[in-house]
Amino acid sequence: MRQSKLFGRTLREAPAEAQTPGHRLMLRAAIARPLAAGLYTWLPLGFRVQKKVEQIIREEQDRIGAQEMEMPVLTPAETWKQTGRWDALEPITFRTKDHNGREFMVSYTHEEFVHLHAMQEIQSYKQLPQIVYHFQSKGRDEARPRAGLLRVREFVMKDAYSFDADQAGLEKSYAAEFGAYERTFQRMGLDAISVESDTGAMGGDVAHEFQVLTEVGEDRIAVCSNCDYRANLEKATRSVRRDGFEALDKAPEPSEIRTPGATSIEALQALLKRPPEAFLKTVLLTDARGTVVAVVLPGDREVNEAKLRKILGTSEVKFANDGQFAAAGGVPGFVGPVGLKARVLIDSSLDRRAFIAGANKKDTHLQNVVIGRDFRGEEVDVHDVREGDHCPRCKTGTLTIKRGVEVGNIFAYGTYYSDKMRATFVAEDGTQKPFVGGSYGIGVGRAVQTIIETHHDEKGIVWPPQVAPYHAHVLALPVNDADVRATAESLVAELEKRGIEVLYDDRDETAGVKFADADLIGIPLRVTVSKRNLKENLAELKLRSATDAEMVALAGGADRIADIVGSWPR
RNA sequence: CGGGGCGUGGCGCAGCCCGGUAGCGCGCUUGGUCUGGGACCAAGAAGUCGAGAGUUCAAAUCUCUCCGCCCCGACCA
Repeated sequence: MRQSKLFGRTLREAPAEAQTPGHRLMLRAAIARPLAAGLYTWLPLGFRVQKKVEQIIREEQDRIGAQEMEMPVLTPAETWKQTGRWDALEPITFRTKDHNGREFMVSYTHEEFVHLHAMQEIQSYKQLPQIVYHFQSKGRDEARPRAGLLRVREFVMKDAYSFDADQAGLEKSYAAEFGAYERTFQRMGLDAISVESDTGAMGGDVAHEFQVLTEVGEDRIAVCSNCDYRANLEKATRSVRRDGFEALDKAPEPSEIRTPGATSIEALQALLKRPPEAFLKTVLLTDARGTVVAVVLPGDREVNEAKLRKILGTSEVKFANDGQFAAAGGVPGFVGPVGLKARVLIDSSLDRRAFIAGANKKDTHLQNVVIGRDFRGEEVDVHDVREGDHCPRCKTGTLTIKRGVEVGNIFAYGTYYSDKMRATFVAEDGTQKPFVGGSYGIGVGRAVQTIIETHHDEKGIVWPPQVAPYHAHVLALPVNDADVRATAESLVAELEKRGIEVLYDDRDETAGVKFADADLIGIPLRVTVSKRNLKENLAELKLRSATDAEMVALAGGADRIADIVGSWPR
């Protein structure tokens, strides 16, 4: 490819809106361009990367026996209504109607439709297991697209769907996808770790996210210093040292203490000279329907909203308003679980010992409040894990919180969809049984930008060879020297004959511009054919990832380049 | 959705407070000198100042409304 003809030019300065290093480089190197908030066009260079990433994903899916197919972007409303997701997804999806008024959704994902096809194509357990997948655009009307390709409103996702006859089969399919994901990300140069994740509104039990740890990520991941425990903060737990049991019997009955104006844990600490763990924090919240729930936590902990939403089975959690406070018998700033008229959730990390809690009475708290004796509630894990907490798995390590980009996820949902859609097959015993399924997604564009975020230096992108837009970048210096041009062009032709992908910088630019652009675009091998080197019949080879260059004889140049390119992982 | 910021040639920005008819750098075009790390000289082209309405003799500048984009948070299988 002649660079003088390349559609897409490099930018010396990045547009002001680009914030993350990957976003800036993606724009500067002419990988992609914005069309509107969260909508991007792949330019030719970026599109080549996208196709290579897709191909790696494809090969690893094929390796585990998954079959590629393709389902439409536009999907009919009726099927979504069968599973209740037409309404549930309303706030974050794009919708349209045809000329007859029939409703469609720009598909958010394709579980419903793959089930529809599975019930048509699979009648017998003998046809199971199956995994199918496709690469398809998804529409998500995100409230806040951000950081270039990391969060967008339309993107190509590889989504795979497994169908098994039973739970044991699902576990095998899940494990196969897990392995495929590990190989897939490794091959494209992403150091993705698997973390336990929340299954969210989808139901189901087991889910893993594949996270690439980087500061630009928007997810927060708890990572153990000692073992392999890694979990999204939406799900992470901790090991709690219980040391207050003996105090239980000795605690006297609760009694009131005057705490004028002490409406926060901090104020109480200051007033009573006690550590934050001495207090119970009680928060009044409501679910989407407005039902009030009281969450009781250690004084130094916060509610984890994701955990709470899952416990309540609701799509949103809000703070209770004044009327709801009054109805529950709570006084803002002095809320406590004793005598409260609301559903009470007790965080599972709380010790069985005497606490100080709000008295539901202005300027008053209760001391010697004991869980189980003075109030009751459901014991659940609803608190936020934080840096320094003890690992729930090995108990000895401590947790650190890191940021991550979720490049893929795998999710065993079981019969969640097949039950609702009556998607069944005939089992060995002759009865109709629902498919047991899982879904497995990878965001292609997000993966591409994450590769840039994690593979660059101050000069530009440093593509892993497997996904680089071209293998070699041939620079002619200067291009208007007839000998240089003829030599460079015959080298390019010879390389292309060997199947090497070459970007040929034939632009009439100075050396500085060409080198700077080569560094910016980040093609793994740079080949310089110059007037200077030509005198000695040499060409210069330099790996983008290396600091030193190598001089080779022009005569054997193509062989040497082919060796280098051939030595790269595929 | 809450909070904040920004919209001026393709990109980065100044001008706005204090109204007088738009400027700088990069890029682009033509000619020339150059050619191993973002060259130099000369001559050019290119802007409904996000949109609409209002105030005024006069609006990029003041007022109002709307739109778009970015950041933080919320939200996001």
